[in-house]
Amino acid sequence: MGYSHMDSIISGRKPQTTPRKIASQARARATVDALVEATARILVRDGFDRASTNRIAEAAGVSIGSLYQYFPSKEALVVAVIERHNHDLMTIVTAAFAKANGKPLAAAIRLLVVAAIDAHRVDPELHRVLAEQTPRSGALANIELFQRDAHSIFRSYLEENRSGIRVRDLDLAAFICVTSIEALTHTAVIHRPDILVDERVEQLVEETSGLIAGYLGGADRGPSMTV
Amino acid sequence: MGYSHMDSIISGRKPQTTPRKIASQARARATVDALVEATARILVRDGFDRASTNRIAEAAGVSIGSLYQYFPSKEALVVAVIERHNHDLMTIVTAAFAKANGKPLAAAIRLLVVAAIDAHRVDPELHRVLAEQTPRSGALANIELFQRDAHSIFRSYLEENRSGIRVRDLDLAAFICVTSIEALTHTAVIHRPDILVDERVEQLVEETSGLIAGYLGGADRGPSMTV
Amino acid sequence: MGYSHMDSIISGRKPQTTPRKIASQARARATVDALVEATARILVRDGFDRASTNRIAEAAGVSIGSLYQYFPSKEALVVAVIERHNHDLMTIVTAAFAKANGKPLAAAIRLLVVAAIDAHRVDPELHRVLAEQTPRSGALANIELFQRDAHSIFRSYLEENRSGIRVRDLDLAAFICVTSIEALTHTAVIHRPDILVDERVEQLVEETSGLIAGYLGGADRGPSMTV
Amino acid sequence: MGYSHMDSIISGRKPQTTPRKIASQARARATVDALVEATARILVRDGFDRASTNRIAEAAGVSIGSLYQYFPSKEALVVAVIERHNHDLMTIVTAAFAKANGKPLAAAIRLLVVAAIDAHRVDPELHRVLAEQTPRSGALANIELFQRDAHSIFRSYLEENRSGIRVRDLDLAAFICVTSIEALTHTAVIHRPDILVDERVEQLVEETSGLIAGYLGGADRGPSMTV
DNA sequence: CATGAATGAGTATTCATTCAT
DNA sequence: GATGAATGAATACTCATTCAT
Repeated sequence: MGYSHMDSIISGRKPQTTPRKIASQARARATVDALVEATARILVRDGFDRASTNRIAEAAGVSIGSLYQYFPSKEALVVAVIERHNHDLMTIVTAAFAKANGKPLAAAIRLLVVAAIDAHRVDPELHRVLAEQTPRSGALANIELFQRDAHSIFRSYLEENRSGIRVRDLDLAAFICVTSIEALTHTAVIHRPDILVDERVEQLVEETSGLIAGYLGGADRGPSMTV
Repeated sequence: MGYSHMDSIISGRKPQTTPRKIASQARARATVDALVEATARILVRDGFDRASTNRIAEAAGVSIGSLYQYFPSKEALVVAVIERHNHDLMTIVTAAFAKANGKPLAAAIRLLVVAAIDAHRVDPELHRVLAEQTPRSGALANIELFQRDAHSIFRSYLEENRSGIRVRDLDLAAFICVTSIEALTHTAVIHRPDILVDERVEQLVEETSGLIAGYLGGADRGPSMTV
Repeated sequence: MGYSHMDSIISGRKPQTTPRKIASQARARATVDALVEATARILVRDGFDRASTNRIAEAAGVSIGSLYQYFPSKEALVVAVIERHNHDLMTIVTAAFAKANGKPLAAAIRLLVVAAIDAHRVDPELHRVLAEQTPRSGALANIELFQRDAHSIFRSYLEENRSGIRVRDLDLAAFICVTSIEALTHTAVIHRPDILVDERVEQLVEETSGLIAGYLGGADRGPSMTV
Repeated sequence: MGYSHMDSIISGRKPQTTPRKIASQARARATVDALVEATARILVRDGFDRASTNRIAEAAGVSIGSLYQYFPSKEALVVAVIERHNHDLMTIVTAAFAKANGKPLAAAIRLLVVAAIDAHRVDPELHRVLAEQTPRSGALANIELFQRDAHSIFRSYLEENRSGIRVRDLDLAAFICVTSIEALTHTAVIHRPDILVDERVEQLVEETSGLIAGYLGGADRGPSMTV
C-alpha cells in the first residue's frame, strides 16, 4: 500500500538490507516522488503539450539524466501521475463502499454519489488535464482503468445486495450506474461549477441518487422494462 | 444545406481559428472541403499528435501553402472538423426531437436514446479521436458545444412536456438526462463494443430509457426524493 | 520630370496616341503609383521584413497578379520607393543649391544645411525604414545613390566658388562636406529628436554650418593643419 | 579579459535576446564561442537574410539543438556578434583616448581620427553587414550603442580639456564631432576604398582632423558663430 | 549514480512567385 | 490585361532522448 503503484517503476532493484542501500533507496523514492509530483504540477500549470521532460526535471530539482534513470519515457511519467491519481480516487471510493455495505439501497447509493463528488474534488485541475488534454492511447488509456476498477467493485456490491435490486443483468446495471454517476459528478465538477455551490450540491446528490436508486430498485417498473 | 456547416466557418468568429479567405471560387471550395476531410481522415489514422499540417495537406492532395491560405492554423482545421462533426450529430438529434414531440414520455425518451446511439455511430473512430485525443482548450473547447446545444434542446422539450414530469428543476433535470444519455451511449460505443451487439443493443436502449423515464416520470418516488 | 524614375519601370510600352491606349496608360500609371505608395506605407507600418508582396498588393487595391505585371520582384518595388524618395530629397537639395549660388560661402553653406534637415524631414519614418531596415545589396544599394548625386552637385558648387575656398582637393572636400552634413542631419532626425526642438534646431544649424564653413574657408588653421 | 564581451551576454538584460544558459563547462563555452564566430562568418559570407540558424549551427559544427540551448533566437546570436564587435571597436577607441589625454588638441584629435579608421578596419566586411544589412530594431539597435558609448567618452574628454575649446555646448559638440568622425571613416572604409590607399589615407586623416580641430578650437570664428 | 551538453528529426508557418482561368 | 488559387522551398524553433564525463 502507500505507493504500491510505484513498485513497478522502481522494480529491477532487489530489496537489500545493507544500510547504505536502504539510504539510497530512500533517496531514490524521494526522487521518484519529486518527479511524479513535479509532473502533476507542470501538467496543471502548463498543460500536457507544454509539459516537457526538461521542464519537469527542472521543476523536480533533478537533472534530466536522473529523470530518465527512473522513468524510461515521458509517457511513463504521466502514467505514474495517472496511477497515483487513480489510487487517490480509489481510496475514497473503496472507503465509501465499505461504509455503504449493509446499509439500505437508497442510503448506500447516496454515500457512493457523495464519494464520487468528493473524489472528483481531490485535485480537480489535475483531473481536468488528465481527462481533457492527455491523449489516451497505449499506456495512457489507464485513466479508464479507474472506471474498470469502479465497475467491478460496484458489480460486487450489486451481487451482495441482489435482494433489493430489480435489475437482472448485473453487469449491464453496473455499467449504467457507474457510467452515469461518473459522468454526472465529473461534468458537474469540470463544467458546471454553478451546480456545486453549497445548496445546489445537495440537490445534485439527491437527484443523482434518485436516478440510480430509482433505476436499481424502482418500485414498479413492471416485469421487464415496462417504461 | 450541402455545406451549411461551412456557415459557421465562414462567419468570422474567433480570432485565430477563423478561416482566412472565403472560398468563393469552386476550385477553392473544393480545396477547403478536401482539407477538412483529409484532416478528419488523418486524425483517425494517425491520431491528433501525429496529425501534422504537412501530412494533412499531402493527404488532401494540396500544397501546404494552400492549406494556410484557408486555415490560419492547425487548430482552425481541427475546429472545422469538430464543427462539421457536431453538425452531423445535431442533425440526427434534432430530427429525433422532432419525431418525439407529442409522443408519450416513455416512447419519446426511447427515441432520443436510439438517436443518441445512432449519432455516436456516425463516425465512431473520429468521435473517439475528437473526444479522447484532442486537447480541449481555446477554440477546441467546441466539442462541448454539442453538449450545450443538446442540453438546451432537451430543456425546451421538458418545458413543453411538463405535465408528465415529476421533476421540478428543469435545468438540473436536463443536465442529468443529457449527461447520462451522452455518457452511456458514448462509453458504450467507444469502450464497450460488446454491449452493442445486436441483441444487447436493445437491452442497452431499454435500460437507458428506463433509467431516464424512471427518473423523469417515476411513479412514486415520494414527495421529495424519498429514496 | 515628375515620375521620371518610373519610365524605366513601365518601359516596354511604346508611346501610342490612340485614346484607348492613353486611357489605359493612365490607368497603368495609376496602378503603378498606387503600388509604390502602398509599398511605402506598408514599409513604414509593418517594417521591411513583414512587408510581403501580397500585403502590398492588397493595400494598393490591386491583385497580386497585377503587381507582378508591373514589378518583376519585391526588390523592384522597394527600389521604386527608394527612387521616389531620393527624387523628393533631390528636389529640395537642388533647389537649395540654386538659391545658394552666388551667395557668400557662409550663407550658402547655411542654406544647404537647412535644406539637408528639411530633406530628412520629408518622410522621416520612411527614411528611417529605408536606412535602417532595408538591406542594402544589389539593386537596393540605390539609397547610396542619393549620396553620390549630392556629392557631384556639391563638387560642382565648389568648383564654381573656388575663390573663397582654401581646400585644394575638391573631391575630398566634397566627400568631407557631404558626408558630414548628411550624417549630422540624418542622425539628428533619426536618433536625436531632442536636438530638433525649435530653439535647438537653430543651434544645430549654426554648429553644422560653422563646422563646414570653417573647414572650407577657415582663415588661419595654422601650420600643423595646413593641408 | 579573454571573454569579457561575454559579460554583457551572460548578464540577463533583454527578454528575448538573453542567452538561455550560462556556459559553465568548458565544452559549453567552446560551443558558445563557435556559434558566435560562425554567426559572424555566415553573416559576412551569406548576408543577414540568408543567415539561417540551421546554417549557422552547421558552420559552427554544432547541432541546431545546441544552438538553441544557448541562444533563444536568431536575434540573440546577432546581438552577441554585435556586442563582440562593439567591444573590439571600443578597445581601440578607448586606448586612443588614453593616449590622447594630455596631448595638445590638434594632436589628440589626430590620434582619435586614426583610431576611428583603425577601428573600422578591424573587420570591415562584418562591419558593413552589421551596418547595412542588419535591420536595426529592438535588441539589434545595439549597433548604435557603440555610438552612444563613443559619445559619452568624447564628452568626458571635452570636459577635461575645456580650456582649448571654443564651443560652449559640450553635448552638442560631442554629437557633432563623434557623428562626423564616425561617418567619415565609416563611409571611407565602406564606400570609398580609393580614399584609403596609402598616400590618400594620410590626406583623409589630415582633412578630418582639420575639420574637427578647426571646429573645436577654431581661432577666430568670432564670439558666437559669426559664420 | 548523477549530470547536463549534445542531438536532430520534426513542427507550424510564411511568402515570393507562377499560371490557368 | 486582370485575377487569385496554388505552390513549395525555406525558416525559426522544440523536445524527447542519449551518453561522455
